[in-house]
Amino acid sequence: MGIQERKEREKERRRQQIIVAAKRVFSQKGLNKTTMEDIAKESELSPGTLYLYFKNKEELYASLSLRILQFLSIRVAQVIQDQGEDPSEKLDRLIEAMYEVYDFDPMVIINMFHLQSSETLKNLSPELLTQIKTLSKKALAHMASIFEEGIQQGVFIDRHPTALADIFWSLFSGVILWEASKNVINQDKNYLKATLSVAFDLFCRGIKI
Amino acid sequence: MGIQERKEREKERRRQQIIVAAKRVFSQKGLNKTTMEDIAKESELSPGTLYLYFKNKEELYASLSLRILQFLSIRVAQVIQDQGEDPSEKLDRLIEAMYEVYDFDPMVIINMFHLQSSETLKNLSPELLTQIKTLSKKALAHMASIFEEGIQQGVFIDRHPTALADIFWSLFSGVILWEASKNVINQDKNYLKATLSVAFDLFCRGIKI
Amino acid sequence: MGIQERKEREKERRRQQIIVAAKRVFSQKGLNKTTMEDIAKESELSPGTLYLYFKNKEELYASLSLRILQFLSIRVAQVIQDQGEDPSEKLDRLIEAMYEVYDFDPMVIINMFHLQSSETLKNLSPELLTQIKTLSKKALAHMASIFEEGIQQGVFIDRHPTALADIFWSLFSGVILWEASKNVINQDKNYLKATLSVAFDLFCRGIKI
Amino acid sequence: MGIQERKEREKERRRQQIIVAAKRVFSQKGLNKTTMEDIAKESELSPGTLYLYFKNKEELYASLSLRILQFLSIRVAQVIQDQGEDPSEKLDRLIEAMYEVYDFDPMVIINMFHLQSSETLKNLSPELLTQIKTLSKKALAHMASIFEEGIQQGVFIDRHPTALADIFWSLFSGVILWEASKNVINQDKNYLKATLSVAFDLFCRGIKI
DNA sequence: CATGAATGAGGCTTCATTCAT
DNA sequence: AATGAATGAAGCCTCATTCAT
Repeated sequence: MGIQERKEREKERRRQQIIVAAKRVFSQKGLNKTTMEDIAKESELSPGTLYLYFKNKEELYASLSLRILQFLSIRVAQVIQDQGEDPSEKLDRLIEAMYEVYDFDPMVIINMFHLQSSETLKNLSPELLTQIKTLSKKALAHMASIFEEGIQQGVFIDRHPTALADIFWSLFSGVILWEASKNVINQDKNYLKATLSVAFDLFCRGIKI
Repeated sequence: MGIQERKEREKERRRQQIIVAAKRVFSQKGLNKTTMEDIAKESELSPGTLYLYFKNKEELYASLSLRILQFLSIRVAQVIQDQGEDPSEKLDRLIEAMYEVYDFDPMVIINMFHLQSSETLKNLSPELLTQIKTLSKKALAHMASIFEEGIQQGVFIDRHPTALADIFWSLFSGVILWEASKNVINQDKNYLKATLSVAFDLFCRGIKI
Repeated sequence: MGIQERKEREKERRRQQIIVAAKRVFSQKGLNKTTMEDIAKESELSPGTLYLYFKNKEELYASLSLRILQFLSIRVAQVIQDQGEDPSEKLDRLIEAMYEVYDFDPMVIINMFHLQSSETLKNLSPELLTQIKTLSKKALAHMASIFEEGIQQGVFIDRHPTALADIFWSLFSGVILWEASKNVINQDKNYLKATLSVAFDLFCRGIKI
Repeated sequence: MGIQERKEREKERRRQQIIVAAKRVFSQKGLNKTTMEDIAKESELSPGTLYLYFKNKEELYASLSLRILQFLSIRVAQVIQDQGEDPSEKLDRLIEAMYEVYDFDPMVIINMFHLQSSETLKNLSPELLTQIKTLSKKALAHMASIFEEGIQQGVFIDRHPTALADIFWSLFSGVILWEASKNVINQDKNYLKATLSVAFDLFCRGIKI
C-alpha cells in the first residue's frame, strides 16, 4: 500500500539523515572522540532515536563503510559490463571510477581502516558483517577479472590477478590515507589528486607489457 | 657522572619495556579498546608507573609511531649513504629496507594511521609532535632524493620526486593495511610478502624508463 | 445506554487483555526486567495504548495484585457465608480456597511482594491504593472471623484472631515464595503442593485444641 | 607478612562498609529505585570504587543475601552441635536463632526474595551463585536434621524432614514479609515479634505428637 | 481509539589519571 | 621510583512516556 511504502521511504530517509550526520562528525573527530551525543546533535535527533536505526555505535560506524562499498561495487560492475572495450580501456575506466569513489566520500575511506580492529568487528551484527564481506569480495573479484582478461590477451604482465587487484586498491587507498596523514601533520596544500594521478600512471606503466 | 648515566640508561630501558608491552596490546586490541590497565599488566608495572614515563595515553601511543619512524629514518639514510650505487640499485636497497621496517614492527604501521585524528594530535606534547614531523619529513626527503637522482640520470621517469616518494610509501603501507584488513575480515591465509613483492615489482617497472 | 454499556464492557475486556499479558511477562522477567514494550508485544498492542488503560507502569503492575486480591476476597467471603458448618470445617474450606487462589495465579503472589517498596506505592493513584488496602483488609478480616468463631466455640486455641489470620496467610504465601525461590536456584522438582499440604496439616494440628 | 594481612583486612573492611551502606539504601528504596550513585553517597565513596569490590549492581545486591545466609548457617550449625539436648529443646534453640537472624538484619530477608528473578541470577558470577546455593542448602539440611531426630525419637510427627524445614523457614520469612507489607500499606503498629511468637507456638504445637 | 516513532532523562559502568604511602 | 586504590567525569544505552497522525 501507499502508506506502507511511504513509511518505508521515510524510515530509509531517516537512516540516511543519521548516516550523513555521522559521517561529518566521524570525519572530524574520529571514532573514539565522537560521541553518540555529537551525532545526535548533528543530525538534530535525540540520542535515543539513533538506537532505533542502529544497534550501537559500532554498527552505525560500520554502516558508513558499507555505503561506500556499495558505491564502489556498483561502479566497478559498470566498468566490467562495458562491452567492446579492451582491458587497457577498462583499466582507464576503473581509474575513473576510483576518482568517483573518492569524490563520493573522501573521508570514509579513512574510517574504513578503523574497522580492522577485530574487537570492533565482534560487536557487529552478523548480517552487517556478511554484507561488508560480500561487497568487498565482489568488488575485488570484479577488478581481478579485468586484470585476468588483460593477462590472457597478453597486454598485462602475468601476475596473480587477485594480487594485482589488491595492489591496485592498496595503492589507491594508501595514497589517500597518506595524503590525509600529511595534511593533518603539516597542514600542507592538498596534493591528493595530483599524487593519485602519478600513482595510477605508474601503475599502468608497470602492469602493461 | 657514571651514576647519572646509569640512571638515564635505566630510565630509557624502562621506557622501552613499556613501549614493547604497549605495542603488543595495541596490536591486539587497537587504540580504543586498550586500557592503561592492560598495558600496565602486560609490562608488569602498575598503572601509576606508566605516567612516570609518558604524559598520557595518547603520548604513549604516539611514541610507538616515533619508534618505527626512527628505524625507518635510519635505514633510509643508510641506503642514501651507500656510495657507488646507481639509482636502480638504491631503489632495490630501499625495497629491502621496507621489508625490514615491516619485520621490525608489522602492526605498528597500522597503528600509525590512527594518529591522523587531529583530536588525538592535540593532546601530544609539542616536542613529540615536532619529532614525529621531523622524522617523517626526513625519511620522505631521503627517499625523494633517490628518485631525483634517478630522474637526473634519466633512468626514472620525470615526475615530482616527492610525489614518487609519497607513492612509494603509500604503496608499501597501503598493501600492509589492506592485507591486514583482509585477514581480519576473512581469516585468509596471509599473502602479505607475496603481494608486497609484486607491488614493488610493478613500481619498479613503472618508474624505470 | 446499550452502546454505553457495550463500550464499557469492551474497555474492561481490553484492560483484562493487557493484565493477562502483563502477568505472563512479569512472571517470566520480574518487575525490573520487564519493559512496557515487552507487555505491548505480548498483548499485541502498541506501547501508547497501554497508557490509555493504565496511568503508568507501576499502576499496571499493581493492578495484577488487585486482581488476585479480588479473587481471594470473594472466595473467602463464600467460605464465611456457608452456614451450618463448624469452624473446623470452615478452616478446611479456607484451605481449599487457598489452593484455588494459587491455581488462579501461581506467580502473581510473588509479584505482590514487590509492592512493598514504599517508593513504588508512592506512584500509585489514591483510588487504586485504597482498593488494595480495602480488599486485603476485608479478606484478612473474614479469615480472622473464622478463627474467632473457633476460639469462642473452644475448638481453636485462644490467640488473637487477627494474628492467626496473618499467620495463616503468611504460611501460605511464605511456602509459595520459598518453593519458587528454591526452583529458581536449584531447578529441583516442584514440591509446592506436597509441602503446602503438610504446612496446612501442621497449622490445623497447631490451632486445634 | 603484616603488610599483606593489613591490606587484606582493609579490603574486607571496605567491602563491609559498602555492604552496610547498600543495605540501608536497598532497604529504603528497593532494588529498582536504588542507584549505584545512592550507594556511593551513602558509603561516602565514589561510584567507581564500588566496582572495585563488586562486579555490578546485581552482584552487590546478592552479596547482602549472602551475608545473612552466612549468619543463618552458622547459627543453625551451633544449635545442631549442642549436645545433650532433646529435639524439642533444639527446636526452641532454633526458634531463638530465628529471632537473632531477624535482629541481625530485619530488611534483608525481604530483599532475599527479589533474588528469585532468574533474570537477576543470570548476572551473578558463578562463584557467588554457588556460595548462595551451598549456604542455603546447608542451613536447610541442618534444620531438617533436627526434625529427623525428633521423628526418630517419636516426639515429632512423621513428615518428610526437608518439608518440615521448608515449612519452618517459610513460616518465619512469610510472617516477616507479610508484616512488612502491612506496615507499608497501613502504617500500623508493628506486631512482628508478637505474631512471630504465636506462629512458632503454633508450629511447635503442630509438630509435636 | 490506536499507533509507534521520537524523546531525553538518567542509570550503569568504564577508565584515564592522581596521590598518599 | 613504584604502587594501586580511589576518583569522578563522561560515555553508551535503555526505556517509560508522549504526541502527532
